[in-house]
Amino acid sequence: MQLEELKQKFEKFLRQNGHKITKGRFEIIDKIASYGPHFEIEELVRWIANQDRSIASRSTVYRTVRLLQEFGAVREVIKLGNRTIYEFTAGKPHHEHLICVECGKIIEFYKEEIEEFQDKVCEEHNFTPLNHRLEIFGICSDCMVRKHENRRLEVGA
Amino acid sequence: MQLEELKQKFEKFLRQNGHKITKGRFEIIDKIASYGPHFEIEELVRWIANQDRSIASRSTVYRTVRLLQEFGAVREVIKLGNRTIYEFTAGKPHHEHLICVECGKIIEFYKEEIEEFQDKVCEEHNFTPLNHRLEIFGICSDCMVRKHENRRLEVGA
DNA sequence: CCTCCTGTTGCAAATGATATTCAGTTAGAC
DNA sequence: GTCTAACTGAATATCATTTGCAACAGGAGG
Repeated sequence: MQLEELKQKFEKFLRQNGHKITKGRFEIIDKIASYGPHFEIEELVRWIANQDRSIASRSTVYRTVRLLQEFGAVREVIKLGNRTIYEFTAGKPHHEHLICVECGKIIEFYKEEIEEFQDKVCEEHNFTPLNHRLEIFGICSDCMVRKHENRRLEVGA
Repeated sequence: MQLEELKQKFEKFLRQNGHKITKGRFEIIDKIASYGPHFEIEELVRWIANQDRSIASRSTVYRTVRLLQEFGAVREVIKLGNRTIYEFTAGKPHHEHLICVECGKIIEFYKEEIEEFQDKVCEEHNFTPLNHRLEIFGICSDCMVRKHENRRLEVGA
């Protein structure tokens, strides 16, 4: 299973960087993996607290998420106001996001050409890209429909 | 001059939204305009405090920047960690940013094709885009040269 | 299995960015 | 001018995140 493989690699990563292998860290990975692709830390902390009492404190969650970012299994994908939405990338190929500002839905997409033209831009500026983030904020189709319906109700007899 | 035109439009915007025309607001615009294209609020507050004693308090700067965002003359362009870098867009055409993680340099660019493919993606998902932000983090050419030089020093005799 | 050292945990307190409250001040409609 | 609603500054609150610290637990070496 992929998750097990990931955990083994993470274990290696921890060892190589002078960190210890603790139960808590791996439990947090399990929780993140079973939570869904996108999460906010506060959300995750509450979710964890609701099912298993105290497998990890808020600080430990923050610290572990940071480790997972260094390791490369977690990525900050959306910054909206003071919120940070993380993604459990775990082997998933790179992609970008559409974010519905009405309902918060997040749609993932990958567009080869966008990546290519980014590389082209970097070359033109002799810029060595390390990572990037493309966030498109807007309104998803469901919310668009809902808005039209409401308008109809307001306007109609 | 463009700045005057912008201020006139902002004045109209304020009136239309039940806000008052105050000296402070326009002084803040002047400061932002003369500061440079990109700024962080704390930076701006300190800068203002250093030249003119108390043309505006921190709160007023925050409030005015928010108004300018609603008005459309200021945009949050980079979110890096807990930092927010704003841009005084004032009529400038839309563009994206390369951000050097070594020296903080910000390079603006516009790539028609990237915009087009974004629209294509949105269409494919029946998604109505409102705005977007593309941040490419990496190392600028100057810093790349500097890194190589340092390496040479370390390795060399 | 014991010991010791170092990294880890949980909590509470600190931080840093931003928002809000409130009392005093002004813009600008009448 | 008068009056009210909006504005300002200062202090305070809030929210996400980080840090200091004391107690604790991996895991290397005996």
